[in-house]
Parts: sequence; structure tokens; C-alpha cells
Amino acid sequence: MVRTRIAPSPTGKDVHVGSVSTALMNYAWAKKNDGQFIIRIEDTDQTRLVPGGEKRMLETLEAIGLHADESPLVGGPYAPYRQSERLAVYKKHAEELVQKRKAYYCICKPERLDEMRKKQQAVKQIPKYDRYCYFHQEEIKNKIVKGEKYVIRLFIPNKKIIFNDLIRGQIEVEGSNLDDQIILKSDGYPTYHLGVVVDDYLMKITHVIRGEEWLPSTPKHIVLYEAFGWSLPLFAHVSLLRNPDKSKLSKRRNPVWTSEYLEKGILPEALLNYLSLMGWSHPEGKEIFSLEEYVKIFDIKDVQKTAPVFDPVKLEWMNGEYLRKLKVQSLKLKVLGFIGKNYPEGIVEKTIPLVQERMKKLADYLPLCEFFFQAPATWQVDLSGKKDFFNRVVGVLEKVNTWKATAIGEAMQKLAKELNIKNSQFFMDLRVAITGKRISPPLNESMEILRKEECLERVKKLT
RNA sequence: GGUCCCGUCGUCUAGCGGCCUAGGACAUCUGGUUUUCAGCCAGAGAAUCAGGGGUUCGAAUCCCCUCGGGAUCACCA
Repeated sequence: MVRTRIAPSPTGKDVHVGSVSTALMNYAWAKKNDGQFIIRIEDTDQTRLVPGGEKRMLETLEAIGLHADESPLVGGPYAPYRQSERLAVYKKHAEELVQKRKAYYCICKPERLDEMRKKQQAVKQIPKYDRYCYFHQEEIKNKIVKGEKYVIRLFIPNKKIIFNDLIRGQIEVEGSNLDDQIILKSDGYPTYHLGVVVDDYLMKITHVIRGEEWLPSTPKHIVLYEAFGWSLPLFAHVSLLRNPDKSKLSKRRNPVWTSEYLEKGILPEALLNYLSLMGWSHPEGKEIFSLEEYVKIFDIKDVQKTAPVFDPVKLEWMNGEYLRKLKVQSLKLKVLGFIGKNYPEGIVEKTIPLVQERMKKLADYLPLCEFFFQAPATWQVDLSGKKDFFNRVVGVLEKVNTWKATAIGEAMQKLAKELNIKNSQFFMDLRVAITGKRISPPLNESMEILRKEECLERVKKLT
């Protein structure tokens, strides 16, 4: 049975797209193998919690279609799925390690540790705890009994730690390069290291697929697994999404919160499709495919080691492809949902065919179609000297009886010829008169939708 | 700085010792369609496969070194 998980921390306003990227792989791997995909909230840092962050995160994940089989929302056999509700579990396990002499109490003050680190760095040594408390455990225990605050540290043995990564192969690290990690904080909360290891084990996670940033701490986790006497899950460390300057994707260079993309009218399907192409490619070279298809053919072993640059331009291209494939009815509903209920459905529906292939994201609709709902108040071209011209236009338009795009077009073409004005010039002036803009959906069709009276009114305004 | 990871067009990638005078996609540029903008169609430029050494009849593909980039070193995750 395959069980995967993502373990986000609610320390931001929403899910990071990078998290969605690894979530997608976890989801795909679980589903491909008829397993379960789990969401566990790692909220053990009380100082960095963002109110509402967890809720938004879970909602967004759900909204884009990455449904969890077990999570704080849907529950599951290993509940609770929120670490702050599992404190007793971690404490018990930490104490167990102390009993086994694999971990020890420490009451060293942060000031002393800081000073020590500074000294070590000054002589270019690896900053490491000096194990003072390890060598004075009995004395320390007495102080703790009397109420002294303490943490629990993991004892890192002096030996080579070797593990296999599904994506990167065998990785070796010397234990002597590692610091004795704090696994239980003085506030009783576990640190990440204890939390993940205990929960991944108890929740029977088989594949730990997570960001590359965790690679350096994986040896510490291995030590923990060994200290508990537990067998290891399989590890797969996925490369981090990058900014154009190759640094880790950050809000300075790109929107990083998933909701920021959804709010621009990027479709969840397109986002997932694009993200799936970061560090992985379809065996047939296809670029557009469904989540369902991805799940079927995804394989961890095909995941690339290099860290990809996240390209919002290609994302938008792909989103445009998705938009163009939609049925008018379905695009209409999406546009309506996006722009709000104040716009008349009938007109939105009629305008969709005119703009569908011009849109890259839902947010492109309104700038293109605003004029259908509101007469222009400003004009992108100065039309003040063209009163005579517009008078002629009004005269001809008034005589158009069947108000259809073709009839309007023919009448206007004829007038252009009569006036000896180039089509491009003629229609640009008319376009700006009707829409206010130099760029618009096809004019004749737009005028048809707008109705005769409305068009006449707009043109007359310029006479 | 220590440790670990990575290195094919601007970007995402294909490539798994001969099919590579390195393929596709986005972006860019040119032409066509045209009443603007898109879209669509056709085409172009763009990678000494980071560099240097090996191994081999043969290397983008295997090995070594150098360089470059990134991640990480907290009572943060």
C-alpha cells in the first residue's frame, strides 16, 4: 500500500505554488498506486502561525482538485492530522529516546549557545553543541525535577549515515558533521525533525516526497528512525522551483501564493498541468494533458534533478490553450463566476465566442468586453475633428434594417469606399467610437450584440 | 566558510554509448490570413551539451578534476 503526504506549515497566507508542485507529485504517486494521499498540518512553530493560513491552504488545495484521503478536514484513521493536537505523542516518543540514551535533556541557555557558536565560527569550526548536558545528565535531571526548563536533544552518533533517494541515488553524510538536534522544545512542542519522523511512522507513510531543502536534514531523520528502531520510508527529494535569477522561488520575483494565480483567472487544471512539467515530462512529449492522464503515467523515477525556473509566461500560454478548448457555456460560467453576478448573463454568453481565443486568463475578459456593458467615456484616439465622418456613418447605419454583423459590415465597407477612406483607417475610427479602444473584439459582431440604438447613440455622441 | 545537491537553446525539456550535422514546447523574429488585437498556418534564428582531461573504434550520454549555480547549517519548518 502506498501512502504519501504533504506536511505544510500554515506560516503564509495560502499554499505556496512550490508546495502545490510537490503536493501534485505526492497525489499522483498515491493515486497511481491506488494508495492514499494525506495532508498533515505542521503547526509546531507557534511564533510564525498566520491566522487563517491553514484554512485557506486546505481550501485552495481542495479547490484545485488535490483531494486528500486523510486530512484535518476529512479526518481519517490516524487523526488528529494537526501536529499541535499531538503534543503528548511527541513528548512520549522523545522521552522514550532519553530512556534508550539516544537523546538527552539539555538546559543550556540560548545565550551560552550563541556565544559558543560564534566562537566556533570564528575559528572556522562547524557550529555544534558541545554536549555539556549530555555529560552531566544526572545533575541536569535534578534541576529539571526542581522545575528548570529543558529541551531534549538527539544524540548524533559519530558514523557515516547512508541513505538512498529515489531521485538522487545514494547519499552519504558523516555524522560528525551534524549537530545534536533539539527534537523537543522547551515549550513542549516538537521540532520539525521529531514531528515528521514520528508522524510519518505512525501514519504509515511509505514515500516521503518533499522539497530538496530537506535533503540536508534527512540524515538527522535517519538517525531518529534508527534510534526508535523503525524501518525507513522511501525518500524522494524534489528540486525547488526557482526565480529567473535561479534563487528559490520567492515573492520578490513572482507571485508565490496559489490563490494569486487563481485570482488572475488561471484555471486549476492549467496550473497543475504546467506544474507537472516542472522537472518531469510526458513520455510522448505531450504538453497538454489532464490530471487523470498524468496520474496514470507519472513515475518518480522520471523526475529530473535540476531545479526549474518557474515561467509565468508559459503558464499563461497554457491557460489560454485550456480556455480555448472550453465549450461556450462552460467558459461563460467561469467568466461569470470571475467577474461577478452584476453582469447580464445573456450578453456575456453572446460575447464569449468573440473573445474566447483572445483570452489567456479569465481576467482578460473584462478589459476586452467592458464596452458591452458601459458606453466609453474616453476614447483612445482623438475623434474631435471627425464630426462629418460620423454624420455619414450615422446616416448609413440608420438605414441598416436587418441589424446583423454581415449587413453592418457590408454597409460600412460600401461607405468606406464611397468616402475613399482605407478600411484600416475607417474601421479604426469606428471601432474607437463604439468601444473607446484601439483594440477590441471583431467590430461588426460587437455592434450586432450592442444593438442598433446603442451603436447609433455612441456614434452620434461624436457628431 | 563546512556539508549536501545540481549543470543540454533566454526558459521548460527530449536524450540513458552509435539513430544527434542535438528533437519538441514557451518566448523572440519573419511571412501569410486580416477591419484592430488575438488566434490559426508557414518559416527563421537560438545549445562549442559549463570547461578541461581521460575511458572507448565511437561520449551530451561512463570516470576524474576545475568552474558555476543552488540548498542547508536555529528551542523555523
